Amino acid sequence: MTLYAEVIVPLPLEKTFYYIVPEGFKEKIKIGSKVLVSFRQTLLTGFIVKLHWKNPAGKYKLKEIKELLDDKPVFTSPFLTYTRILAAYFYSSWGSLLQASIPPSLTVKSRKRVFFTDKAGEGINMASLSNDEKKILTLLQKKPYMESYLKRKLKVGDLGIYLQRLEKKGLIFRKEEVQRKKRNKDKFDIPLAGQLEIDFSQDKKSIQAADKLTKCLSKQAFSRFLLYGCAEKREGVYFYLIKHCLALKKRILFLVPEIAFTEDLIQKVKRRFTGNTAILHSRLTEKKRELAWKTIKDGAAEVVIGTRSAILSPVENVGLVIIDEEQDDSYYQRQNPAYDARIGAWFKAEQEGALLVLGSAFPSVEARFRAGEQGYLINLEKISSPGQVEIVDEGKERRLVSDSLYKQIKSRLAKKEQVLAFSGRRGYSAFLTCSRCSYIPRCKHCDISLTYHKKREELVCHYCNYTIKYMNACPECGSKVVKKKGIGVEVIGEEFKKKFPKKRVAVFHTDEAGNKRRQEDILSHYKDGKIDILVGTSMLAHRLDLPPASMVVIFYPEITLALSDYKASQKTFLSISQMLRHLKKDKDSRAVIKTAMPNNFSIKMAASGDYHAFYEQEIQYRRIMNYPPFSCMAEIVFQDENLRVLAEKSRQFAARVKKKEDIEVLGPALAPVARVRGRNRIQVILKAKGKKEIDSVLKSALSKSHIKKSVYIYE
DNA sequence: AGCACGCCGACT
DNA sequence: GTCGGCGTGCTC
Repeated sequence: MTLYAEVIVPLPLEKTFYYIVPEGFKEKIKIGSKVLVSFRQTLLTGFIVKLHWKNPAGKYKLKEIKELLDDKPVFTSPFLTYTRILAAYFYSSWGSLLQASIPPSLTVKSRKRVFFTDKAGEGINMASLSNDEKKILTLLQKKPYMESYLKRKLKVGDLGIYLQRLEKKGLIFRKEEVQRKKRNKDKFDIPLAGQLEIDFSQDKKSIQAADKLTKCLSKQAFSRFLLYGCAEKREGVYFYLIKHCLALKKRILFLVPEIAFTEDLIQKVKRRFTGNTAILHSRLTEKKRELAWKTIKDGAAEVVIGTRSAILSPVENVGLVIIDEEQDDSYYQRQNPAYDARIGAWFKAEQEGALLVLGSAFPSVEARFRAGEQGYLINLEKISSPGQVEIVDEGKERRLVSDSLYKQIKSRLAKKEQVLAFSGRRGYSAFLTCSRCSYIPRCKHCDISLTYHKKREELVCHYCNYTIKYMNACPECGSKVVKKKGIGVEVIGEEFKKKFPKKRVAVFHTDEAGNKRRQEDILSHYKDGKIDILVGTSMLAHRLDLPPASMVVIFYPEITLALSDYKASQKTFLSISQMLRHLKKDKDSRAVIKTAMPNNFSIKMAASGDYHAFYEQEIQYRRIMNYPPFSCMAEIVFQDENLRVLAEKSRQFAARVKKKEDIEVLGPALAPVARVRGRNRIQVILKAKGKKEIDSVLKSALSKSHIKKSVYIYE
């Protein structure tokens, strides 16, 4: 009897495809197996999602599976279910999500093509060639083809012989572009001997929280909590839970937003627990990623620590899922396949009957609201205020560094103390403008003005990296007077160098490609006290391994408020709060915020460290405006080079989606950045009571619209 | 996605 | 008449 396999391929297709299982694989092939299949003209890695004894495809001429790639299936049934649900939730392709959940080195994609050589250009008219050979060459002149295609197209009987002859004459060559599966016999990391001693803080609220959570953990049934508190206290609770979870012989999945955070944490975990820890993040080398993945797959890893993609790792028997810094945007992967690791963690914990703990000192208002409503908020001790923060009004003090600020910094530096300065803007100035004709240099490919980078003497597009040399004169009117608008980190660095010429001022650049090492150098110099004033963007503030300074200066944090984004206030509050986190916790420490919006509530509340007041006001605004968490929003961004086609298709889409009354449709309208890398962008926003209502129209509307698009879900 | 096919306009 | 643009549809 023939066995049929239902296969999902790693392409943005919803469909599954059927193949015949060859006799030789019948025994070994299972649901979740990784196989090599011929799909169209290429070979690619597919995954078995179902097996059938009856031909499920009807009239199709089915192909055979080319190869079974592993002895044992790569995916378990529960994992297949989990990824299918997660993909569907974010309108991503299941196949792509599955592919993303195994190291690229373990997948195969191949094409064997016939190429035209340099010599063949002249050789094409050689008398010794037959008509068929000439036909082959003429075809190959345009571009390389695969053998099977040539065979079909030319209907030449003995194609193989002709190709061999041509190859001998040096007119063509065949190249197989395959990424073969690598055999890897490496041993796992030998775990460090750890101390099981937990120096868990004797804080009353932490102990209460830990007790409550441990009880839920022991029930081994799904429950979730939002742990609101400062990093140290959260960590205390996490480690307590990890210890108990290990005692239950259950695994732990610990998610963090940034790679920079992991190293410190890993060291702590390794010091405290004897178990095997696997680390996953996007900047691992191929080899290390494969090893970490195998450690997890084999069940050897007891604690899995990683960034968002760790949610796709094959951990089984999970008792505890932690998402630290729950509010962090980097948990949402916006590109193929799109998914939110926070939702993934929720599905995973639900499936595994695990305890889900979201932790934050500044929870997203969405999470905070839901936790309050559904009674799963755990409030650790009140978060200490950021310290003494002064807000300086730009309207009253126009100078970048006022006399008062100058004096304050000077006295700090005199005491051999370090100063941290932050700006929301990369580069030197936001843009240049001609003072005569008001011309603003813009990117050729994107709808955005170019940012001036003084050090590089260049104008750079922050969307596509398009770069032009800095010009002294206006290219439009030839005027020599060019104004620089907007204050970037470079200006601030320059100003400090001018004011404190004898001090060591460094600018932490995040945008200079390939300068990772220099960044780390700057950071370690700062740690060693070799830098007096360190200037950086919010990327620097994002790092947890930055030693606190006794003075923090924040310049114009309101730039994030200018974004046309319902989350603008939250982003501003969060970014200031994170910057202030680096202020030393003692009564002599001071922070200064220089802003043109001194009365803005997110700036004021961040300055006073009053999350609660911020939350109350922001949630009020969300309620009035019917934004998440009071509604679910789907943002669909259509992209195409051809603006007319794009406009037409997005109008059709909007019309299709408008049919239901419970869905509010905004747009189609030009996206905030209307062109990126030469591609125009039009967006449509759907607003509804919940995700269900969105799903009821969006799925079918998307499948009918054949144009490149991305979908983002906010709720 | 990626690629072939098919249907219309502008040229040797 | 043919070349080639892009819109459409399929991949087991």
